[in-house]
Amino acid sequence: MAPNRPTIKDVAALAGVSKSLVSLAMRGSDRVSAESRASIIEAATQLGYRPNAAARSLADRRSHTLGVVVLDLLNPIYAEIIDGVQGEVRQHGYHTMLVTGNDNPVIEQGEVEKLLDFQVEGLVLIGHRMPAGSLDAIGGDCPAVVISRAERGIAGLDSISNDDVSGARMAVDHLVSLGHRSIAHVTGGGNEVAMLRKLGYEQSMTEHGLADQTACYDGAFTDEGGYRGAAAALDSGRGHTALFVANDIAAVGALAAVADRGLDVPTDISIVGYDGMALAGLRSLSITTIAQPLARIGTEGARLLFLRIGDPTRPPAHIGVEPRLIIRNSSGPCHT
Amino acid sequence: MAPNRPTIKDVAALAGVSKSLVSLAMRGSDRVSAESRASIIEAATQLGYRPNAAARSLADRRSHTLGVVVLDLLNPIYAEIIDGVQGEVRQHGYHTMLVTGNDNPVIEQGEVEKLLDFQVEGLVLIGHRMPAGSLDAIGGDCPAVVISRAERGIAGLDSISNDDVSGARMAVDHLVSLGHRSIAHVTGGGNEVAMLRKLGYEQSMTEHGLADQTACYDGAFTDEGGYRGAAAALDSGRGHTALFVANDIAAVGALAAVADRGLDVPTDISIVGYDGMALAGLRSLSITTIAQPLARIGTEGARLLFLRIGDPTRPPAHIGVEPRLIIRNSSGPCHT
DNA sequence: CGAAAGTGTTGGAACGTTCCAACAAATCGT
DNA sequence: ACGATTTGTTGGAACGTTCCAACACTTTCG
Repeated sequence: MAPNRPTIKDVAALAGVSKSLVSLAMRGSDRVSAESRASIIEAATQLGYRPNAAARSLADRRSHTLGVVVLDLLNPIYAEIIDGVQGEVRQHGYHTMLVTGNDNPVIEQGEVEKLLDFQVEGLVLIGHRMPAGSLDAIGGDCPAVVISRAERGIAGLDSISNDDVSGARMAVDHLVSLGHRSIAHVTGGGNEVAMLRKLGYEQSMTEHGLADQTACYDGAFTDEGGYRGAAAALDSGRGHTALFVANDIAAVGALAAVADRGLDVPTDISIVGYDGMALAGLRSLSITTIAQPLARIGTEGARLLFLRIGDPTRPPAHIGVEPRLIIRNSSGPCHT
Repeated sequence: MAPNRPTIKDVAALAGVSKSLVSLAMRGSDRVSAESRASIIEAATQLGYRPNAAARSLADRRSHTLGVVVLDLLNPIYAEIIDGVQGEVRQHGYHTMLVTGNDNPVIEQGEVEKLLDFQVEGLVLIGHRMPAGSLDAIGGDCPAVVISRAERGIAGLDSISNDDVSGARMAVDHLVSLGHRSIAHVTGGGNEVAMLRKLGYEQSMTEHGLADQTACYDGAFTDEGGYRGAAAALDSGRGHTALFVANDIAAVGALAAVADRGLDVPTDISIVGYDGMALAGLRSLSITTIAQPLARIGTEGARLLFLRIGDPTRPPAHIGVEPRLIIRNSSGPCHT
């Protein structure tokens, strides 16, 4: 419609001042007289002037933009983390470019490249799936923070994650305090996070003198995986009275496995999940869980990134946040 | 670390050609000799050259970027739509800037402004919450498509949404075919979408000669709202045997209300939801639902936007997609 | 009262690309 | 063999900003 977007020059001409002054005024400098400022604003609104972000970032060599890469938007816990990140970023007056990897390393890599082309000033990686090599390369190119994966050993990258080992122990402690002894673990597969949760489970069982009761069943971080693992546990004949399931989604699957066998939760079987996704709190599910402070992980992650942007030489930090137990209706006293 | 990012000039110098030629080569023009191309690529990789997107979009006055504004990331159905949009956008070689309104019109407005500053070439609004006035303004400034809200009457804006009226009728048809007659509706509140679903419910009830059985209970598009509405329905003493709940999340709440009263789904009460979010299919929930083709809505929406970008003068189109019934375990034959 | 310090304002040079007109060299057709 | 085309290549002018040194005017102060 409009033949062409008005530029700073058009505004200057209409207001009868130089383009430099318009530039100052637009950025709210106090070296502009009230009079000039008024006529500039007048002219700008009249023309519908809109600063060109590309030109701006070219000229001052800063994009005022952060890139956020998330493994997979469909996972509700990532969505909650993102909300935290975005809030913090907004407060700093930065803009956010959010992209998904679609759970696909190749796409993820490509998206990251694009973000770097855009000269983002920093990168937030949420649950990434990149080989350590590329991660290193990124770290060299651009400040970055890794959320939700403890990247020990990756030099130069800040990271933040919850303490999975200690969280898993909380789950076991809770079940033990309810009188359970035969507590099985449905795992989340072979990934790093799942391994840590398994480790915490084993440690805590041993500490409670229940080493001989330890039993792990293969699962995954999915509904299906939880169902499979729980089914194996229930059919094992070992008389488990409680299940610590590696994450909330899988716990939902476990719930179904229990129901399919005509058993009741929590009367016959107690279930504890992990993550604290909002969904697990819905009344029909009401799953006891180890909740990560998701929004806080997001905001702290962003804060970490801003610190590094402010001082690129500071030593890489890892922040660990403590998860907390949320007791709902899927866990109850042991009746055997 | 690196003193400064290498530019096209540095590459040119190292490869011993002009910057123009480098520019051509980088964009894969076929007017570059194999020889030059090789040395350019060699030089570029050696320097770690990365084109500057800001400079590029300034120079050719196209950002190759689309803005995507989503009402609220936490809603899983939006996440599925976004995935569809991103896939299509990627295919066209465009980049995506995704922002949330955080369910807050003020934030949403601000984010849209920022996107426009970035000279995005088009805007995808998913479940927006903007006053018609601003929408109009946007439509004038920049091609835009509205997803998941039927914006009749907004001139100049393309839109795509599922046919809520016809979907609601499918739900009722399904329940009637199972033998139910006293079918209540738990509404989604006063918003446009909820009203359409309610309308479809009423129409279908009337067509089946069940006008006198029509009964609506106030709910909302939330777990809580569904619980409340279903509770009211069950406690009404009208002996409803089936509930058509306005969306899937609310249906989850309704499930809890039924359970709380010691009733069984689907033996005593059948429940049908709406949206087809992946979650509703989890085995512990297994909710019969009217599924929107979410990913397809996303891809079609993006396609619509590209069409408009290609030809800004084409008359605004509205695409309606048909939802479809997915039968799961929450609905069954009527036993009374 | 004259030098120093402050207050608004300005034009021009970046920033890193793409586009364009121009051109040299190789190839063609007759 | 000579203009006409084709094939690579080039420097310079955009694009819309911000930054900087320089300016013309006040005001301040010893």
